[in-house]
Amino acid sequence: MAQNKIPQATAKRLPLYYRFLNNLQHQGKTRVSSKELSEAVKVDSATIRRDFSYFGALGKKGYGYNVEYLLGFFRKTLDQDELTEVALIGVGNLGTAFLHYNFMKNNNTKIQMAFDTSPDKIGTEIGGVPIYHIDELEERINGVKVAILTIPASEADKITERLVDKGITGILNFTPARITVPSHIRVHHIDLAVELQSLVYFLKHYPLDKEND
Amino acid sequence: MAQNKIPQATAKRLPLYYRFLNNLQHQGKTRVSSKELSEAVKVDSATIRRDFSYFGALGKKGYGYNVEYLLGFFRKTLDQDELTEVALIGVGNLGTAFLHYNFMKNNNTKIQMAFDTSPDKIGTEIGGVPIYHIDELEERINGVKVAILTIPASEADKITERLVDKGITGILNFTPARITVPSHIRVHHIDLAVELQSLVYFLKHYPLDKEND
DNA sequence: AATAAGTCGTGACAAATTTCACAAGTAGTA
DNA sequence: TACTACTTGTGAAATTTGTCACGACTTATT
Ligand SMILES: NC(=O)c1ccc[n+]([C@@H]2O[C@H](COP(=O)([O-])OP(=O)(O)OC[C@H]3O[C@@H](n4cnc5c(N)ncnc54)[C@H](O)[C@@H]3O)[C@@H](O)[C@H]2O)c1
Ligand SMILES: NC(=O)c1ccc[n+]([C@@H]2O[C@H](COP(=O)([O-])OP(=O)(O)OC[C@H]3O[C@@H](n4cnc5c(N)ncnc54)[C@H](O)[C@@H]3O)[C@@H](O)[C@H]2O)c1
Repeated sequence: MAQNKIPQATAKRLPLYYRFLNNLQHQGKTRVSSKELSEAVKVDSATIRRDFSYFGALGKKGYGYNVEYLLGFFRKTLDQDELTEVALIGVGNLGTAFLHYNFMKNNNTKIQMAFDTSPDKIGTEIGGVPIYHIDELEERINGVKVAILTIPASEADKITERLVDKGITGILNFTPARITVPSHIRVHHIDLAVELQSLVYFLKHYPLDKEND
Repeated sequence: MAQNKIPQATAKRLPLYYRFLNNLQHQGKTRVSSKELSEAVKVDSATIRRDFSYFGALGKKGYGYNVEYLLGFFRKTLDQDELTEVALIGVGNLGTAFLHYNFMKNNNTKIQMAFDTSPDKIGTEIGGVPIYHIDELEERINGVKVAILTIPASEADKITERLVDKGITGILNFTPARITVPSHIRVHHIDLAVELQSLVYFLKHYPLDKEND
């Protein structure tokens, strides 16, 4: 299933490239150079060429890349045809925002169901996504492979264990808790408070004339 | 102002360490080893020791680190005493969630004001933060150095330019747009759709028995 | 056909980050 | 005091990531 030589850093940029290529196509552009793309996504053009080269020779010298071809290629590579079902746990401030959004734009992911404990929310829908009681987690989550955690940090470990038991393979964790999982499960932490604090740290401690990330 | 040898990767972990040290203190622990801390924050213990070592010899061999001392040290290093004022632009789904949260937990940052265009919101408060019309940006934002962008992507460039003109130095950008700024301004992109997509990509293309990040 | 301009793909290098592994020192105990 | 168990701080090696710079090829133009 995998060309296993692709560096993680590259893999993280693929969805970004994909989105901007989509934008280009909608603008009616048929070709694009690594230089142009570089300006749009703010990634060095040599890095872009290198990233693409892991997948073979996708471009043409002196011409650049054909937008449609590249897009088709990434569509397959990123499994844009296959839908990944996602469950969201914790319909609070953050969870509600995600449900409204539902990562809809040209995506291969869909939040299929949500869970909470609050009686006000259970039985309702947000953005078309039904909200169930967390007690029903085990009976309803079958087949879902990815979970988004937007519950209080104190609940994170308990819920994680239940998710793992039900065979989840990936977790996007927005709680400040660093959860413990078996080694075959992938967790991405998005720690918004840390992001803000580290931005502030960089502003105060790093010279004002360096590159932006 | 800066010990300029601290690697960026280390700097990004500092707020994380700080938070967990705080937790430990609240639990009444007085000492901690890099090994224990490693299990809590899920960062290799050698990496933790290396990170700390950039600031000097903070620990004691055979003992570990004194929680209170370390915490005091990081408090100064992370400027926890000094308050950084933040403005939030775009009080929609995501912006509203942030206002309710306001990054309050033992933090040196505070969202001081918010801006939007919607008449329903202007003049109201969320989580104690006043919401002004975006037209008042220039007259109200004086002194604020950091902005959080939670507006539609199409507005991002325009608003960024206005923020830059008013002397903002750091932007936490949640829009999918890759904004253009002068080189002395720092932008951190948090691209939630990309995060979800890249998690899915890793699940499908990477061997199931590697470490989690 | 010849020339100029543009662009990829990549070898080679450089920089950043992580990890190993151990000497040196500390704490605790008897 | 002597002995054991622990843990730091860090050289050195390994790994990962990013960048430079150029040969080779394409397109466009005259
Ligand atoms: N809102 C933000 O801006 C923000 C920023 C940074 C981090 N976070 C983190 O994200 C998480 C969610 O934040 P929030 O602001 O949405 O909090 P919130 O309190 O608004 O939402 C939490 C939701 O989880 C539900 N819940 C509680 N226990 C549950 C359980 N056992 N099972 C299922 N649902 C349960 C609650 O009913 C509530 O609806 C928290 O861990 C928070 O620290 C939030
Ligand atoms: N909600 C999510 O889960 C989510 C996920 C990923 C990315 N995003 C991105 O975050 C951004 C915000 O998302 P959202 O869901 O909160 O959208 P939203 O539409 O709910 O909120 C946008 C808000 O910005 C305000 N606004 C519009 N133009 C403005 C202007 N010129 N000045 C000031 N305010 C203005 C609108 O009135 C609205 O309140 C978007 O760029 C979106 O793509 C959101």
